[in-house]
Parts: sequence; structure tokens; C-alpha cells
Amino acid sequence: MGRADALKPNRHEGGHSPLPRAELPVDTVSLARYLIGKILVREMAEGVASGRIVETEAYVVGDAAGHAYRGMTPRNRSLFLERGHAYVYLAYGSAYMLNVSSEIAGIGAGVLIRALEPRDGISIMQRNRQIERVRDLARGPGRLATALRVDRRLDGLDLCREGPLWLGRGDHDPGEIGQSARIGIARDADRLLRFYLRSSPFVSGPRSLKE
DNA sequence: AGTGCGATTGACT
DNA sequence: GTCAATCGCACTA
Repeated sequence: MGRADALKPNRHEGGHSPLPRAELPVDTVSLARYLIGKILVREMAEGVASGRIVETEAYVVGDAAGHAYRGMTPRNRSLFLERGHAYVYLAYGSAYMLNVSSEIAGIGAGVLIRALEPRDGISIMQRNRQIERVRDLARGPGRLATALRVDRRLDGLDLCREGPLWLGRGDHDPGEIGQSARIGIARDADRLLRFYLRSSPFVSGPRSLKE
């Protein structure tokens, strides 16, 4: 990406202004579905990278698989922020996970962003991931975070405001949304709280979960 | 203060 | 398809 691109980060249709918080659905499952097709924008010194959200998971109130299940701790406190804030944590000692807080202030719940279809700043993402293949740049929650350089420093950020990381409107109707069990969890594993774009090759997870 | 465990990934058979 | 690396954190004592 050249210098002109970095100077005009918001020229693309759809990504030009953050989603107003009032437009975000007030419950976690609705938000998880709503975020499919929306744009995630990362602004860095070297330029802007963005992608279309194609896969999410809901971690609802009272969910034994959710990090907020046993109450607020130093790690998970961002989950208790008003909907539309970032909760970022390190999983398995190596992969950062990006979540969007999803309820009113004081209630802990969130939506995990699991995969993106890369949009702008692809060369930046390729550098961050040390791979070329566009399909694999952000297919999976840890890969997504690496591609966009998301780490704990972004924890607690308001994603409904311009800044280093924010949510933008999608360009058009995303297409048919599928639903399945969540990936990689042991507790409350049967609930169908994963959402994904059926037509997208940028979705993670085994084929068997896709129906 | 010690311990067990993941909302994963990449390397490998 | 299988499997181990890796480390911050929550939990126990």
C-alpha cells in the first residue's frame, strides 16, 4: 500500500464512519448475528487495514463457557462495559481474541469475532501474518488479531468511535447466515451460538459444523 | 506460592 | 487427520 492510501483511509464505501451504539442490538445473540457483514477497521501508523466480519460467536449471560461466568476479574472487566467495547485476551499463551461487549454496563457478555474477509490494507496484514494467502490472513480469531495487530493494549476500547479500532457499516446485504455450535469449548458446547456467512470461504472451522 | 487449564495455531503423520 | 507449544490468569491453600 502506498502513501496516498494511508492519507485517505476512509475513502471506501461502508467503512467511513463508526456504527452508532444506538444501532447495536441490545442482546448478545442479536449482536452476534448483526455483526456479520459489518466492517472492522484497524488504523495503524503504517496505514489502515480492514475486513468484513464473516464469523462470530455469542457468549451470553449465564453461559458457562463465557469468561464473565464467575463474575468480574482484572482480565475480563471490559466484558462488563456497555455494548460496543473491545474485550481482548490472550488464549493458549499465544493467540489474542477480540470480542465486542454486548449488554448494558455492568452485565458481562460478549461476541467473539472469529473471522474476516480482508478488505483494505491487505499488504499490511500479509506483513503482520508473514503469509501471502489472502484466504488465511484472518480466518480464525487468533489469526485475525495477528493480521490487525490486536493485543491487550486495545482492551476496553470503544469500537463505536473513530480510533485505532472501530466497527463500520457493511456495504450491502451480506447474504445467508448459518448457525452452529461454537468451536473449541467444553462447557455449554451444544448451544447454537456461532454465526457465519454461508457463502464465505473466509470462515474458519471444520466443514462438519457448517450445517 | 503453586497448579491446571484453555473461546488456537502451525507443524506434522 | 493428530498433537504439542505456550503463558496469563483464576483458583486453591
